[in-house]
Amino acid sequence: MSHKLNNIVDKTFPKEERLNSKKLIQELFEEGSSFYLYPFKLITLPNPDKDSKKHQILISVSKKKFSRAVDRNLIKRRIRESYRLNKHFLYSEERAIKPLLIAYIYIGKEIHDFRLIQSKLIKSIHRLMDEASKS
RNA sequence: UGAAUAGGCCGUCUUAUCGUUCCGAUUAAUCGGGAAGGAAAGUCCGGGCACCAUAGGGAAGCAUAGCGGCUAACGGCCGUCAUCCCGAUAAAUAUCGGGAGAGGACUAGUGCAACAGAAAGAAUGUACAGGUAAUGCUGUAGUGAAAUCAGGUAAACUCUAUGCGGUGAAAUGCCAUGUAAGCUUGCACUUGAGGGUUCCCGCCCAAAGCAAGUGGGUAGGCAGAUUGAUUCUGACGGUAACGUCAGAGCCAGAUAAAUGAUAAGAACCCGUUUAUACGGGAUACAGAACCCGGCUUACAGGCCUAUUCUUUUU
Repeated sequence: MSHKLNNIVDKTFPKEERLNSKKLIQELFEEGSSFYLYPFKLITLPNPDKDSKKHQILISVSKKKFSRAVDRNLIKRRIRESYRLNKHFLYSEERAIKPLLIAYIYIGKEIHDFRLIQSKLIKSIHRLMDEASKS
């Protein structure tokens, strides 16, 4: 059992854990609940697809705030890397939660370095856990 | 040695750990290999490719503009002539070197023109001379680049020649799914409402009836899509752009969108130092989205070539 869990908690980031369905994305933005945790805005929704066992995430950086594609790529890569290294908190055995759809929207006005993004992302994951276990 | 100008090139690398994507092997989880740019950018030109209700004639519009060549094509590139500018030599014109520009037509028409001048074409007159019935009627002087059968100007309208159908990979084809509408085909009807093309002519489509097929969404998948006007090397032809032949190579293919993150070191610049070394700093512009050929713009730092100037040594 623990071996299987280790598989999920791996530091991989395959396609199943990315949100790439137009329909689900639309549902998430229309019906999801959101909160702010600088430099992110998070929107979450329990995954309507009951077969799915994993959380799916989406990362977005506004084109208005960062007009150059290079900057947007850099921020998205840092967020994605932070999530990949820290997502194991979401899969903890003690506090299992239902699979979620999560959108990370970067609302910061400048490009923050990896350490800050990572620490904030860990905080956001803990908050997600709290909110999910309440309901 | 340093600086300026012009042209060309490069534009971080290595290792470790953890990841992403594509391909290929064996095995069902590993292993091996590939993975952003010179501009991928702006979307300004030119093509390929695809579709549309034929795209024909005329007008309009837009683009181009010596001559010759290259090319799939071009508004690009190469060569060359003339013009203008700069420098050198010789001396008033030529030779050499470098640079600049949308370089057809002002004996078709219209417009415009600083200063000077009476006057720059529907406006008037100075001096002297000539002439007349009379008059700037005529000549010369005077102004000016140009003055009464003029000349300049087309990055002024315009004219001439040539080219241009439109849309744009969210194109388009196939598969899967299968409530309406819609769409397609055939038949019927011959009324043609209305619609398409910037406009006109022309042409084309075409509502309401019947039959058959198809049919969005849920919900996406595959093709298009990466082997190509391809890259490298060599030979030959050509002043050159470029072409031909031969050999070798495969060099991103994502799709809410991969090509990364972290750490250590090297390389680069500055300061101290004989040196080792130590400390500090900088690491630009920027991210493929159907594919090519150009143009334009951005760019830290470094390298090479040519010319000019400067410094040191001989």
